[in-house]
Amino acid sequence: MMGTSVLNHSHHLLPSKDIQQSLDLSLKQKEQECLCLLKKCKSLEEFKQVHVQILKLGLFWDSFCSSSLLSTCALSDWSSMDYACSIFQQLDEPTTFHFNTMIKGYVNNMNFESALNLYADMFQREVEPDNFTYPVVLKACARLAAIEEGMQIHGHVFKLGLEDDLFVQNSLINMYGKCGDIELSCAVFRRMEEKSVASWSAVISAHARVGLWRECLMLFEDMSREGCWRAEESILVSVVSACTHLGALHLGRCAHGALLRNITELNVAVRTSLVDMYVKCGSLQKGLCLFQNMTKRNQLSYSVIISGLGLHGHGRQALRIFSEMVEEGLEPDDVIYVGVLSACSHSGLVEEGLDIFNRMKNEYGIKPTMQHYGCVVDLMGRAGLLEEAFELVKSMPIKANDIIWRSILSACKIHDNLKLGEVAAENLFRSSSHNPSDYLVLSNMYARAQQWENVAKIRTKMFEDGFVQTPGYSLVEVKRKVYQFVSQDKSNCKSGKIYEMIHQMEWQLRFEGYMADTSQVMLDVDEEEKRERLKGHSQKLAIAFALIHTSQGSAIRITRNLRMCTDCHTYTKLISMIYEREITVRDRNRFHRFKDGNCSCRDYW
DNA sequence: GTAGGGTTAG
Repeated sequence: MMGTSVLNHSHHLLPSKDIQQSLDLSLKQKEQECLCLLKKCKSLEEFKQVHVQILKLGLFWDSFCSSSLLSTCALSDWSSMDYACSIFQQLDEPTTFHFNTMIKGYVNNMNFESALNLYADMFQREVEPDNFTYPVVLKACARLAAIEEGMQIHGHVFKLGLEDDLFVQNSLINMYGKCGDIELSCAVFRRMEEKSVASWSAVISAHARVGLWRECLMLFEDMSREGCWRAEESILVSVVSACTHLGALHLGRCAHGALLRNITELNVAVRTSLVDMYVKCGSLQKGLCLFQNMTKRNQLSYSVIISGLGLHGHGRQALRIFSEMVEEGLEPDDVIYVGVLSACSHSGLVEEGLDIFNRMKNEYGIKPTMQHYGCVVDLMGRAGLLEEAFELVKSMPIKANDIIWRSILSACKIHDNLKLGEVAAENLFRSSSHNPSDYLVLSNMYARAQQWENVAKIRTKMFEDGFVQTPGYSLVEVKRKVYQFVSQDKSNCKSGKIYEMIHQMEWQLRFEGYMADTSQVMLDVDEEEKRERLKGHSQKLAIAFALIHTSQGSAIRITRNLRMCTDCHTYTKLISMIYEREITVRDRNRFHRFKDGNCSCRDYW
């Protein structure tokens, strides 16, 4: 009774405008309360309760309230896109913000197709995207590697005049980079007037992605020079990765230092990439040391150390670490088995390798890939189990590639099995990638068997088939810079000095009884020309350059894209003795450590 | 009044 009379009383006193205001005020308060509740939601269930309350109060039709509702549902860590979608569909006129929220929600939940579909929907419903829409939509394109859509969206960006937005530009660089179109990625980057660290990060990782490692380092240098420098983990990891591929130990060390100075706690990924860098740059000890100091390790960490030990010819140790890994309860995957098997093949651990291969198939149920077969065929072939290797190739469920046939061929050469060698060569000649060394190996085998007619036949066939030789190069790091040399290189500004040095080296080598081995020069030219050609092999140029520009007694490290020819191998052994230098060469296959006239591969590679 | 970019390794 009391309540009614008070209400009547106040109704009588207050003008109606004020009532409306006080009602609005209480509604505002309720709205505030609901928004507070939304922020506190920890699960979809809690969220649904608040949703019901908002519907009851009729607040849903307020654009701000529905925005908050939607973004809570779509973007929190318990987000449910299904539920968000049902809310979204109830909106009469979804705004740009609503669309942005939904697209972002889909992207967060890795549903990139739906994100792009919704973006297309925006156009149909004539809702104009804004500068917040594009970073998200472009991310979806990047993850889907959908360059066609990406380019179309780039067009929309221009049409809406958003091409100068820093965030949109960074997303474009990233999108093109992830789609593998390095040129468009660079084009966006270059026309930017102001660049942020994220811009550099995006363009550097775009280059890392397609393996343009030297460009990666050059961009990193540009970035430091332009003063847009913040030691960021992601950028430094790209740099470390570039160093790994280029064999640039010194630069890699600098990046490691920068990481230690700027990042308090290095995560597993960073540590693993550092281990990989040290090992693949020839510093096995440092890599091992870092690996042993890792408190947390995963499959990838084990993978890099196992294959690294294999590359350096430490098969037994690789196997020890492999069993440590299994003991730790980490399940080996197919890539690790490639590392383990190749470690066995590099160290001639036949029984162990075959045992592991069988256990991999039978106990762990991993289906062997071409790479596994390649390792095992190599392992058997080197050990002289040629028939067995050949049987394995025949029984494989996949068609052998040329790597496998090449490994059979080289095993046949080592163990003098001309018959099988012919079969392997036959298969190689039939494949599309013509490699001159295949012709050479077979013709040498014929020569050994004194079948001169066949030698001539192979030589003719070689020129008829018109093989294409992959251009070889050698990389060497001098004073924190990586220099690249190609065969017969005259491009380096100091090349006059290099050829002078080559001349001097030759002169000293002759005292040691060096004779150029022209048997692997696959050119139809006379002996003198062949000797000239050998002198200009990229590895020799790189060694000469390093001898000139590094201090006496310091080690030289070279990285090559191809395997070494026998002449370069002999040559480097002698140079290591004459100049008293340790020379480490990482070729396509493994490491060679030259010291005092010997090589760690014991001339077997 | 609500929100955005680059995140790496075998």
